[in-house]
Amino acid sequence: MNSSGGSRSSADTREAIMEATFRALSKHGYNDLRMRDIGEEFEMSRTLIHYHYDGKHDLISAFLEYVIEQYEGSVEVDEDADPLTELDARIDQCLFGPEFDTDFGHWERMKVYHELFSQAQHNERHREVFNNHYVTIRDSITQVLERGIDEGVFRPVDAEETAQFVTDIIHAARARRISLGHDEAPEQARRGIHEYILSSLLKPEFVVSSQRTGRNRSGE
Amino acid sequence: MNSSGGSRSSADTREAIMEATFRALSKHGYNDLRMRDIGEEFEMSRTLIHYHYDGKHDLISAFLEYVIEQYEGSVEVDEDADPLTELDARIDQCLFGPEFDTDFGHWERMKVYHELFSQAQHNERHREVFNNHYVTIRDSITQVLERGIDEGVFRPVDAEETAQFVTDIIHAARARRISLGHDEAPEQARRGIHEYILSSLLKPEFVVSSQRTGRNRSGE
DNA sequence: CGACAACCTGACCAGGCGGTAAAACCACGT
DNA sequence: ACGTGGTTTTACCGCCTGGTCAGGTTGTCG
Repeated sequence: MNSSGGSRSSADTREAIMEATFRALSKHGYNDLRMRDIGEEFEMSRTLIHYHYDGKHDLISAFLEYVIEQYEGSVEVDEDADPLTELDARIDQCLFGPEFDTDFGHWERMKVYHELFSQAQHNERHREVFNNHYVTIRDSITQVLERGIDEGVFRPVDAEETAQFVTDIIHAARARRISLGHDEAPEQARRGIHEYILSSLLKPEFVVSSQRTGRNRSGE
Repeated sequence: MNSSGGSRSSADTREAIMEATFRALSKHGYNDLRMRDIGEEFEMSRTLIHYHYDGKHDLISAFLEYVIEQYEGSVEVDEDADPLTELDARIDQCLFGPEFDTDFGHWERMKVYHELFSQAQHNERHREVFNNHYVTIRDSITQVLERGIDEGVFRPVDAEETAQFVTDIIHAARARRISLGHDEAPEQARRGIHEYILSSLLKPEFVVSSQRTGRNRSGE
């Protein structure tokens, strides 16, 4: 058996193919990605790919899930911190990646991610996968916001809508950095979020009480 | 002669090719765009394209400029309005297109635009064109902001940085609508911009004294 | 050992791709 | 009428692509 042993197994090979696909995709881009390119990045024979995956389409679909799995697995945040700190950490992680100085591979991953993302409009299955991922990211921010609101640290905004707003900004900054080469985009986005959103959330003199005392509870 | 007359000329044909390219690109997407697809959308023979353009690459480059020219030509804003109104109008135009109810072709154009945009990372020339366009859009917003600041309507923020922030948000909303099919994204972005940015700009009591929004209390 | 299944390879292919060659068309000036 | 130069079409091609297939290698169990 090779379920956990070290011998060359199907699972190992499939993982190697995924990494080869990543390298090829990173080099050539989605449009110019040939099966042969993946084969060249792959230590074994090109046709072996066809043994493990049913054609190019199946391979790309599997790769998409592989990439997103990696992305979500890399998120590490101290959830015991106060809401503002956690929110800040999540935003930074989205903008700059999990490691802060050594990992330049982060942007290679992002490059591939965004390339697949922009192709999602042409593939219903891919769109669904990205939608789920998008929701995951947004919800993680929504939850921090809600916690902050509950604890009275943030003013009572619509958490989900605000989280969506922040998520959009993060995506835009990444896209601009990748497509246009604006290396400063993530840093700019960070400043904007702080100046316009976080500062607004924290406004202490805005705290409840004043305008809408009767609105909340009475309902109908 | 046909320099300004109505007879079929080279310029007419080239324009027809551009429109055929648009249709083909809209149908098949950039990845699956074959010269033959353009030929099918084109009223004349497929190979005629090769007479007017030096290969696929040249054609796409010309098409990119064609699309951006159209985009910039479609911007219509009353520059005599007060800064807030003009800013609002510009944002709406970016988010919803020049016409507000009849034009569903707007999103077809945007779809193609964003597809080319995401491909810009692989082509230096294209990246440059998009960069210029990006700057054009951002500057138009920067100028309104500066005017508003001069007139005392807006608080004195860094106009360019804020304009960049707004531009990013617009792009993100469009990308999300197109790639993920979120039809509500532009409307959400609009609300977010109003709630967090415009309202902040208008704050009359913008207290300059404590620009720090106070990260807890440790600060610097 | 021998057999069976899983894994891997090199040689090969049919189809479709972008692109070209040369002939036909057409509106002119002479 | 006829040639001329820009335009358009028809017929065609070489190349490269994703994919297949028969056969080899490895590992495992009766």
